[in-house]
Amino acid sequence: MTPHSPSPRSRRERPAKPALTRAGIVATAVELMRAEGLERVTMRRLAQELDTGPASLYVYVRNTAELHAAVLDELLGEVDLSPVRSAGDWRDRLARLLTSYVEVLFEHPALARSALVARPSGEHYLDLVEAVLALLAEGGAAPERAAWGLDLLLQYGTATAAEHSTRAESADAQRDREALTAVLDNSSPDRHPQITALGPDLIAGAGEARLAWGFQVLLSGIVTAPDPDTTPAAGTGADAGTGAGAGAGADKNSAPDTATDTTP
Amino acid sequence: MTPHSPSPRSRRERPAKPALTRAGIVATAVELMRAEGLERVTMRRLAQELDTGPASLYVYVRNTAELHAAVLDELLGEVDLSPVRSAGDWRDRLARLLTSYVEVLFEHPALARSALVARPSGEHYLDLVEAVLALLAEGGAAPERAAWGLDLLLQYGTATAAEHSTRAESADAQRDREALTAVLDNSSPDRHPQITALGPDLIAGAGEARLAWGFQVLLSGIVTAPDPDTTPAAGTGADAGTGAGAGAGADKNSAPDTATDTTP
DNA sequence: ACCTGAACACCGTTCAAGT
DNA sequence: ACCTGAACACCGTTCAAGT
Repeated sequence: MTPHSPSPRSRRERPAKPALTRAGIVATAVELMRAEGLERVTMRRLAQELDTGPASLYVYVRNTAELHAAVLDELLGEVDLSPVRSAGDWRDRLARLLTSYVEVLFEHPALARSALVARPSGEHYLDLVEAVLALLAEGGAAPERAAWGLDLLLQYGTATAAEHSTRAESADAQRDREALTAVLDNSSPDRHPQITALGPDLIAGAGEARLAWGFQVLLSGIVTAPDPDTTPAAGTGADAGTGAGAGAGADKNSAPDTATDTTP
Repeated sequence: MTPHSPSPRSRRERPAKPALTRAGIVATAVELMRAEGLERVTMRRLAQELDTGPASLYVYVRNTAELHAAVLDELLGEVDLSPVRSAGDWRDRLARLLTSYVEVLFEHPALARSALVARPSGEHYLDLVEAVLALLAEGGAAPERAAWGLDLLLQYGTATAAEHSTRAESADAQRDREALTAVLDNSSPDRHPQITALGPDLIAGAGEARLAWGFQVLLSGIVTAPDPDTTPAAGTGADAGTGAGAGAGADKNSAPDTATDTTP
C-alpha cells in the first residue's frame, strides 16, 4: 500500500490516470462536447474530466480558443468529401460538399461561431479547402477567383451554421423570432413600406431551400461577377461595374478564365 | 447632513445617482463599450458604472444578450442610409450602403458576432433592412428574391465584420495567420495540390477589395440565380439548375422584374 | 410594489512552489 | 525539467429579504 508499489488488486479495472497528451486532451474534449455541448468544454471542466487541475492543460494547449479549434478540426473529419471525385456537374457536387460541411456544423453551432473568429488550419480543414478548390478549378475559375470564391463559400456555410442557436439557447431564439414577428406586425407602412409589404415573407423559414439557394447565388456570382482586380471599392465611381457583372457574365460563364476584363 | 435633507453644498456637482431606466442603462453601456470595448460591457461592470448591484439591471434588461442587442441597435444609428435616395445605379448605391454597415460593425467586431447569433429587431436595424429592400426593389427583384437576398447581403456584411478580431485578440489573430502560413508552406503537393498551387494567393488580404467583390458576387447572383422556388436542395438531382443560373442571367439582368420564372 | 445584497455556481489564466 | 495547487480576477443569474 505504499505509494511506490502498486497494490495486488490494482489490475487496471479503470485506466486510473492515463498520461496527458495533446491528442488525448482533444479526444476527451470531443467526447465531452458530444455529451454535454461545447459550452461545457471549458478548461476547468475538461481538467476535471481528466482528473487533473486546469493549469496542467496549458502545457498542451495555448488557450480555450485553440482547444476549440482542435475540436472543430476533429469534427470536420466527418464532412463527406466524396462529391469531389464523383460524376456530375461541378456546381451540384460543390453544393453537396458544402451542404455536408454545414450539416456537420449544424450539430454544434457554437463551434461554427468559433470558426468564424479563429480561422482553422487543421488537417481536416485543409482537406475541405482542397476539395472546394478542386471543384472550383473544375468549373474553370481562375486562381484568384477561386481563392476569393472559396472564402465566400466557406464563410456562408460557417455563418449559416453559426446563426443556428444551440438547444440551450432555443428559448431565447424563439423569443427573438417572436419579437421580430411582433415588430413586423407593428411596422408602419409610412416608415417601412418595404418591410410592411413583404411581411411574413421576410421570416419565411424553409432553411434547406434557403441554404441551397444561397449556394446557387454564390456560384452564379463567383463565375459571373467581374474580375476581382477590376472591382472598385464601394463608394468610388457611380457607374463602375454597373451591368458588367451579369452583362458579360453569360460569356464569361462559358470560359471564366479567359475573360478579358483584366484590362479596363 | 441627515439622509433626508440635502446638504447645502450638494448643488448637483455630480448627478449622484440618476434613476435607472432602460434607456439610461443602454446609453451607459454604449459609453462603456466606446471606452473599454464590448468585452467590458458585462452586467457586473455596467452595474458598477451605474452605482448599483447587477441584480438591479435585470429589472430593465432580460439578459446580457438583450443588452448587447440594444447596444448594437444604438450603433446602427450611425449607418449612412443616404445611398437609398441618392442618384446612380442601384447596385453601387446598395454596395455603398452595405459598406457603411460593415464599417460601423468593424469598429466593434464582437458586436457583429452577437448580431450573428441573436438577430436584431431594433429601430435602426429596421431602417437598414428597409433601405436594402428598397434598393433591391429598385433593381427589380421580386419579393421572395428580395427577402432572401436581404438575408444573404446582411449576413455577408455581419460575418465579415465578425471575422475581424478585436484589438485585444489581435495577438492571437496574428498567430492564426502565422500558423496558416506555416501550414501552407508545408502543404504537400500530393495531398493538397490545389492549395500548394495557389499558395500565398489564399491569404492575400486586400480586405477592401475583397469585400467589394463579395457584394458584386452576391448582387450578380441574386439577380441571376434561378428562382428560389425552383432551386432543389443540394444532393437531389444531378443536373438541376446546372447552367440555368448564368445562362438565363443575361436576359434576366436587363429586366429582372419581368422575368417569367415565377411560373416553372 | 419595487429594488437589491448576498449567494450560487461557475469562468480563464498565471505563477510560485512542489516533485 | 516537468507538472500543478492555489490564487487572482473576474463572470451571469437568482432569490430571499429588505424598503
